[in-house]
Amino acid sequence: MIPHVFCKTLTASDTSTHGGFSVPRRAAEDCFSPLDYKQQRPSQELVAKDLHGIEWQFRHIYRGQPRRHLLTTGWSAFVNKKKLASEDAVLFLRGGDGELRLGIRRASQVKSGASIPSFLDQQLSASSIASVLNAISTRSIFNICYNPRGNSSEIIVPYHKFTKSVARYSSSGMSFYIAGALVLTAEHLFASPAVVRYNELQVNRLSRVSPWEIEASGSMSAPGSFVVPGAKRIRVGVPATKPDFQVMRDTNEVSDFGESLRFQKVLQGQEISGISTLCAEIDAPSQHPLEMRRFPSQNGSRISSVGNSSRRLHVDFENYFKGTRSCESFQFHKVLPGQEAISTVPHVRGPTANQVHENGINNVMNGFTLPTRGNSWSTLTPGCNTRMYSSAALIQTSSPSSVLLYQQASSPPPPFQALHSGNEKNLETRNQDKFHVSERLARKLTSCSSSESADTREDLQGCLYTGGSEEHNQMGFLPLPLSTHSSLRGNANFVSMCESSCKLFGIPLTEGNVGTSMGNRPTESACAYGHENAFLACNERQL
Amino acid sequence: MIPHVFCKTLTASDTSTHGGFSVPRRAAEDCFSPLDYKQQRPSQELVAKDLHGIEWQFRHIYRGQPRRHLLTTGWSAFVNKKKLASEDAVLFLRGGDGELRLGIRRASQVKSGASIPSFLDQQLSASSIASVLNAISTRSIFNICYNPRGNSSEIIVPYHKFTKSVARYSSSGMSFYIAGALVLTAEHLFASPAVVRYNELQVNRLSRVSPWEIEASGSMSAPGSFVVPGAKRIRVGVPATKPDFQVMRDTNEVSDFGESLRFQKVLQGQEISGISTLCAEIDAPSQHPLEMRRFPSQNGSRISSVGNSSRRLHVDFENYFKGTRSCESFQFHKVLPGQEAISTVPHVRGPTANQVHENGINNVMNGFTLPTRGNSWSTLTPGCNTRMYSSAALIQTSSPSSVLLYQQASSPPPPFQALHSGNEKNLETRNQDKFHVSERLARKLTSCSSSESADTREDLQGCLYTGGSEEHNQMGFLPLPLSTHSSLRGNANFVSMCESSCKLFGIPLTEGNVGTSMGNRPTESACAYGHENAFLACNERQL
DNA sequence: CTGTGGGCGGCGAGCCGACAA
DNA sequence: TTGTCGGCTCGCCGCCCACAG
Repeated sequence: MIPHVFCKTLTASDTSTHGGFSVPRRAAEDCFSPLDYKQQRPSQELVAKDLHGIEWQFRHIYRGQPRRHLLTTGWSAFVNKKKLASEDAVLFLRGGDGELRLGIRRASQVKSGASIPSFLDQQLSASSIASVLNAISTRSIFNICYNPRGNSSEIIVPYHKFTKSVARYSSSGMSFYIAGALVLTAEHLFASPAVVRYNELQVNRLSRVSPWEIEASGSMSAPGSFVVPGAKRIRVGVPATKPDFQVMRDTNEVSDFGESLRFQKVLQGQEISGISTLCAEIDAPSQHPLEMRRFPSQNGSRISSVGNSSRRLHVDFENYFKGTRSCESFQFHKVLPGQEAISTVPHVRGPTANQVHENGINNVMNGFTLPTRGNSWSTLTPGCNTRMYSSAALIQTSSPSSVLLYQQASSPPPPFQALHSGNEKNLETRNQDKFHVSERLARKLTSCSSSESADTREDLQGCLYTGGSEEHNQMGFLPLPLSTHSSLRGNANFVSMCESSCKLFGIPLTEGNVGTSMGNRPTESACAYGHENAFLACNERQL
Repeated sequence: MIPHVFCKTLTASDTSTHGGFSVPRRAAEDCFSPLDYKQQRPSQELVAKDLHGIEWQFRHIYRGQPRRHLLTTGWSAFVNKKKLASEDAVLFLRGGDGELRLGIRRASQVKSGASIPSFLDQQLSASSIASVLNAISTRSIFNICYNPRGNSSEIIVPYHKFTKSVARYSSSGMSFYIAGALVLTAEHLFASPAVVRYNELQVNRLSRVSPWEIEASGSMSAPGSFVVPGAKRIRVGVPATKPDFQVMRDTNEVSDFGESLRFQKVLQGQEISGISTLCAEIDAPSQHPLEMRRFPSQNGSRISSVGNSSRRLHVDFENYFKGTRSCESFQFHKVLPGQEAISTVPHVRGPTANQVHENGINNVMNGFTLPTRGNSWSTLTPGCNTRMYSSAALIQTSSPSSVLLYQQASSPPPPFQALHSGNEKNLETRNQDKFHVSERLARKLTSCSSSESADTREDLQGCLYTGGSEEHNQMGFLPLPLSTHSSLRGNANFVSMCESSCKLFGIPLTEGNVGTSMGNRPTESACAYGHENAFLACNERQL
């Protein structure tokens, strides 16, 4: 059997509260179970599983005049839960077993603001790279994160930040043992009033919940508060009214106001977040009132120096691609005007939530976590790991979820690269420029580290740990290579990129006609497709 | 003029979605502007200001058969925003200027779980105090926070935790300069996609928002997620149904499920939170999936050692009192059966959100914050400070928001006290026991530190800072006594306890008949009243 | 006097086809 | 072929009173 896939960028109608999801005809026929067109209004229930194994049910109906395929009941819940908006994209994939899979991709939503310099609007020569880097060092998002007066530890994610996140996911009846310092038992947890309620009501459901599904929120109350308490979708085209809410009495005023702001950002490294996500990881004051709908994330699990003296930096380097319409993302190498754009505030991310959940967290949840445990590593394909941490694939295919291995130069370390699009005109030529720039920049950046990129295992062993071991040990924590392993393993499991058999959701993608308009070089197209879907996979917010 | 106050514990009807708030007749007549009873259905618009200066508007109507006072329009919004539930309490106060004030108090919601030992069910002799302390050291919430192998720094709130919270509240066009390490400008903030949207829509409203009104939330998406995205009120008496949501299609299932869990806890030290709030401040893995609706709080601003060698600990020690009905809380010393209960997971809290907001945060927002600034301190009344940090008032009146100054003994430092109620039978006698126990415990605990409690200024100068200055400086942060000052100042401003003129909301409470059933010793009653309202004030979640 | 519940109107969510790009 | 819109239904929120404790 051959996988059938389609990817559609959501329209305003798709995401409005008014209706459902309009499925392109060929996509529905290709991916969904066939309907009985002899009926007046043929319909069926679809069940699609997302990357986390969570199943979503939709009513698929073929109706209207002219007839069209729609997803109605269940779609709205999906949009709300995933906090989708127009320009986000959704992907359906039907595997050989007929099982339907589902993925989403966020629109980058980084408009070319006035405050964002558009370096890539210019042709960048080899010399201009230096100026780019220089400009970035002063204006890009990374200059916040780089403390020229400190050592590299400021840019490192403290390990306890990660363990803090891990600890959120404790289930009842479990104990946590984090590096010998803190012991948190269910008994303690139940001392919390919130937990008491939880325990009373839903203890047995706890194990069902992905830790990454939990939403952080403080209680809010001010009438003029800016944040939607709920997850209401943004109302496109409806401007906020009643700007004065000094005294506010009508609930709708607040709601309208809140709805007009859509903070659908920055969760656990799944979302493009630019500066703030990164800065949240380097510590203190970078968090922003607008960056509220997220946890202290795990983004930084790769932003970490290895050891105390190697001064090596692992950076998960990501470019965001604006959604292509329909199935055109399969033609990844063919950049068509208006079809594709690099938006690209680069940001650093950790392992996807799913990866941590499915690998690392479970290790913790099964009881005690010991500082060093490498068994999950053994399941990895070394070739895959090497490729994942090679920047070559990233550059050549612009695969967004590739990882760049970057050896930090001697002090002071150079700032990072910042890529972002300006306006979206002339995408065809601009994209090519970007590709070139990326390639050049990447070669520049990786020239001294590429030779070591294959040596990932030892490097990554201590990746999560932030160096300064004395300091952290003093704080009671020891390095745990936990998430490092899981991040790699998760990548390997979910999307095996650039192997001879590229897979998505475990479904091979290399053979036969994938989708409706595959390229004519099957293997390469499949790889590109795999990359695209790797992006889709990794970019999905873990909802 | 004489202040007119009433406090009512909310009923299920008050907090249901079905209707409004039923105002006790005498309360309405005492606190609200008089209505024209000659009208068919006399009504008026009330505007009440909460502790943060936020105004809430309610429609006050006198209708029904028999006639009764109701708050209708606006009440639901208030309940939702404040996330009130039945058993929570609301307080109205009309000052001499006729201005109406408003406060809330959360129900503790700590049932006596099986996992919570009920030490106070037993008579505690002087010798049993030791066993209590010992038991606490093994079973209470504090043993998580205490690392016997480390130095005292583990139990300290890192300063960057506070600055992190501070940084959330940056407004557009502002820059943050935190101790010379990080600079975050509006330009950077706008690089965030979320901020872009914000900027497009609501920039000019930003300054209106109290930083503490912002709700943290990650995006969530799993159908079986446990957290209500919105702020829907709990539905009393509606048990959660449909336990299996492996495949979930109906939105209502999720909503019902979510609504049945009410995580109305743990915000910024405003809410009772027990262990988790504290642990969140001491760092890593104590956070819990159920502790999601809150920020990294400022709770720890008093959980801090002073200086590097003094090994002194400031603990804001809090007992929660179950709400008394109507105005009976004014009779604070008269513990009537069923009227009052100590619920009391003790917890540590920082300055109220309001305090930080009104003092500390504004300092930051006005530009650059310098490490040492004592001007706000000068506005304090020294006597008040002393009393605020004296445990005597706490014990004698069981004032919940008093602060206990505790001098840590030589290593290993003793664990903290944990007070909590068992079931709520025999409240009258049990309460008296508790009072006695509290007094004894407090004397024990404060015997060596009370003599120094008046010397608050120098102690508190470095209170927020966690010691180990080299370590923190290495991380790029310097001690800021900011919140220390503001916490004291805030307390002094909002509730001046045990002065000759006790005030609430700045309104003197010592003269005349307050409420409907004041005690017959005006000054003492007023002080108790002041304490009660201090509790009400400080316990209000900063919504 | 006041807590609870039924009645009921308003509004938003969501399903439908019409219509046009 | 499919994006958007008006029409429509339905369920929930919230204002009203009745009734009972």
